[in-house]
Amino acid sequence: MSEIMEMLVRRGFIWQSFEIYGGMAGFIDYAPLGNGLRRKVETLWREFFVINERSVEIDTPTVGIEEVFIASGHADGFTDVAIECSGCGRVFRADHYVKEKLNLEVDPTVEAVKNVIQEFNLKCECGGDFRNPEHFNLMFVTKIGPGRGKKGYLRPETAQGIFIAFKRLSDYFRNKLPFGVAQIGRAYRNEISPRQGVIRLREFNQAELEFFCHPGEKRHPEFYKYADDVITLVDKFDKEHRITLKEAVEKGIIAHELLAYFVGKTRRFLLAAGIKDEKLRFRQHKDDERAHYAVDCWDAEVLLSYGWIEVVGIADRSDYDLSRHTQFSREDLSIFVPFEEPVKVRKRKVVPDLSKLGPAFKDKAKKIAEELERLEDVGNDITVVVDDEEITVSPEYYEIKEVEEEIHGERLIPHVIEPSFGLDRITYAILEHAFDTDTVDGEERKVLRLKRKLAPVQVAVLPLLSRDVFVDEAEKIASELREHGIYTELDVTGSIGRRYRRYDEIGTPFCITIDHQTFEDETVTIRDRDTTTQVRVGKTELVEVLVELLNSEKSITEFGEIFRS
RNA sequence: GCGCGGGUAGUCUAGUGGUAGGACAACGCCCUUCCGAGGCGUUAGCCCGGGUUCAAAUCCCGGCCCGUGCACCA
Repeated sequence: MSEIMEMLVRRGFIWQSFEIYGGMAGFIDYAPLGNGLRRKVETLWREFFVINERSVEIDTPTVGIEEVFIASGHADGFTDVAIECSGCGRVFRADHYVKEKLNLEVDPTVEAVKNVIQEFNLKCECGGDFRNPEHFNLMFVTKIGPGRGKKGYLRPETAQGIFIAFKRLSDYFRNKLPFGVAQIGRAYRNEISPRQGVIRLREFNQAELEFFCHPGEKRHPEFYKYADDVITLVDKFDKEHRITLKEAVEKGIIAHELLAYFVGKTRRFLLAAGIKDEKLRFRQHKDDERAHYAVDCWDAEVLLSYGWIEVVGIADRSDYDLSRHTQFSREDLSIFVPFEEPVKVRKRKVVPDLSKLGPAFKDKAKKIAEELERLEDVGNDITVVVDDEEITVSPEYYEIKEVEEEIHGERLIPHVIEPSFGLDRITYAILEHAFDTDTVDGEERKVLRLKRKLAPVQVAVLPLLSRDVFVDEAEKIASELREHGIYTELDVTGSIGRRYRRYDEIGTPFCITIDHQTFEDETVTIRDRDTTTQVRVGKTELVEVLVELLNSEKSITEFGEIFRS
């Protein structure tokens, strides 16, 4: 186990789930400190992507019904059959492999594939035999309700819950584009072989924003905020660029301004969370790498001990999801977008005469009329198709009128830009980038240099000695800090130096020490984790000073005289 | 999923068939005027299941977990 993982487990950031039963790969427990940190990362994310955006946050079920994932395309793997070689261990998608080797279309079912393999004695490229074919899908299946129940899946991403609620959401925003909808929550993928600690989990935390926009207006009014930020980009040809976002858009490296806006915002968020700029890059997905729904995709990658790891995916999903759900649910998920000026259009319209259609066509009359109204610029005898029946309607049943219409807008399916964050990976990356060791008097000191606002324990109150008077005073101060919402720990055990080390290791930015002088002049010391310097501050101003320190990056030396430097 | 290497207190580690040892950490008491001090004491361990054997942490088989290479990662 790496030095940092050893610390994270020992100090209570993360633990292996189901440990007393031997554990299960792909699942972790967030221990007290790790949970605190992740919660704070979520809060920071909300500040960026909900509060300071035209966005709202919702929460939808983690279980989804089968229809959702058929529409979304995630269930395709259902009908995919995988075959694995018993010799070399390679896994192929069976129908693709059969097509390639035998030039044969095979039904993508286990039975059909099995028959083909036997009939043609199909071998692996390495000459090995294939095992029995199996269904291949990374979604967890579940059953809703008793008995045979209804088939459901644990969601593989939070996004679908947003797309499904689109009509309600659009209405909530009074049908005005653009708008964003965020969701923070768990998602599940039944990974074949989860590895690398928290990097690939079977149950993980996502923070996703679906930003719905006009297909022709992929811009953002606040792009100027990030336009001049210099970032590292790796394009789909593996070419590295170190340029501003503005240039990246102008040169067409990033497809459009809105995508670039979210690249910039994502970068600022990650930096605010403590990711190091020099260990951060944005990489464009290659053409064969993109998900089935994406037209362009940029990953934020962070350099960790595991290599460059994807922590955020920023995808232009176009109208893929809303179109698919329109098709499968038969609900209209388009939005009416008014033109700036109404457009006048002259056209010939077919106006059905229901008083004649009715007696002649009886119960079909209504449908025929609807079909007729849909047509324009027609000849004399019109043929329409109603209930698979061709019906010819002669001119006596309708009138053709030349009309001038004002068109006020158009219905269109919004496109969606999706920044999707892996919170577990980000939380881990923050820890790795914050982890530092330095040497003091030949002793190694481990320090977690977390951003102050993310530290799970913000302040530790430490009586210099374990005598009652010191401890009583420390308890009073700790209570006061807690009443003001500061996450405070009180620690009485061990020498003062040992206690400083403890809190350095878990990233606590400030230690308050009660010493002899406290009883002489009502002051305490504040010790800064990163510099280990101390200043003396009056007890009465302590809360105010700490609140300001915790919400800024100011130096403690601005708030008091240096003590024992 | 396949191959290789591992799994002994909270952590790290010694232990090749015969009573499981240490370090650090933690906890208690004493001492102590600021950066892993000291003294005394305490807690705490052989991943799980089966087999071989009089006897298994140790040998064998299977599983689980960790690491790693291949494959997979919509």
